[in-house]
Amino acid sequence: MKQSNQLFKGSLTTILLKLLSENEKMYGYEITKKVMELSNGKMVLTEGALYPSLHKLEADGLLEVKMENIGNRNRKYYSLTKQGKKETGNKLKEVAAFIEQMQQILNLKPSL
Amino acid sequence: MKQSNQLFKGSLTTILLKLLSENEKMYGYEITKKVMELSNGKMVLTEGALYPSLHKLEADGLLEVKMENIGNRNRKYYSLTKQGKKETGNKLKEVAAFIEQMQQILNLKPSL
DNA sequence: TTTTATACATAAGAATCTTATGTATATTTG
DNA sequence: CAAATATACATAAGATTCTTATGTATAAAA
Repeated sequence: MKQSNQLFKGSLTTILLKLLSENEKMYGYEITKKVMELSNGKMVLTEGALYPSLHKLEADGLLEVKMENIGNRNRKYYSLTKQGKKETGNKLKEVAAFIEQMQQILNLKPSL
Repeated sequence: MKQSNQLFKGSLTTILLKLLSENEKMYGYEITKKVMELSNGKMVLTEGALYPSLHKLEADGLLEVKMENIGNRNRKYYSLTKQGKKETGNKLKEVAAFIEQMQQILNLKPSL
């Protein structure tokens, strides 16, 4: 994730789970475009970060894969497993808590 | 930073700069206690993460050091250089932008 | 027909952290 | 008073996660 250099470390997993919790199934290339779109081009999810992450999530049992052939192309569609759905909730809570902490320590809370 | 596993990667530097922008001078051990206090014990900044970060910030010219002897103890007091003060502003903006993006992508905005 | 887009993948290296360990002094507690 | 805890620094090995570069292949657009 090329944005604020190292800031995203650790949050990519959560982004993937969240997108898949909203979309039923997605393939890698589609995810990179979606992230671009949602961030108005500010976040660029590169393949070198994406694919290893997807593979790890699959290995960990959070995602499952189905191959689909579109014309002469192969797509690997990923979707959340039961465990993946559960973990998505946990990860989102973690990120929310992390953001809370950062805002408090860095005094970033705008209107509190 | 032991909290949400990997989430803090990259944000420690910003935390250090911010604390020093508010305190004129601080030493390592003091910083670990301050982070604990500000986060109500939820964040634990370990020495293995802290000291290398301080050394790097010093090597990069963002911090300067003054040794002080308290009784028979040595403290290394760190303070922001001119460049460090400037960089603090940049880093804070980066983190704020990062948080904005995360909230948008993960749909965490509570009241928007 | 060359370039760009689509679609996957991996490998080397960088950055940043965790965990463990080491040294030393000071204070508190049993 | 002895042992445990707190203060204060430091580094090294290993893990994780990313960046950058590269590779393969098909399809569409210029």
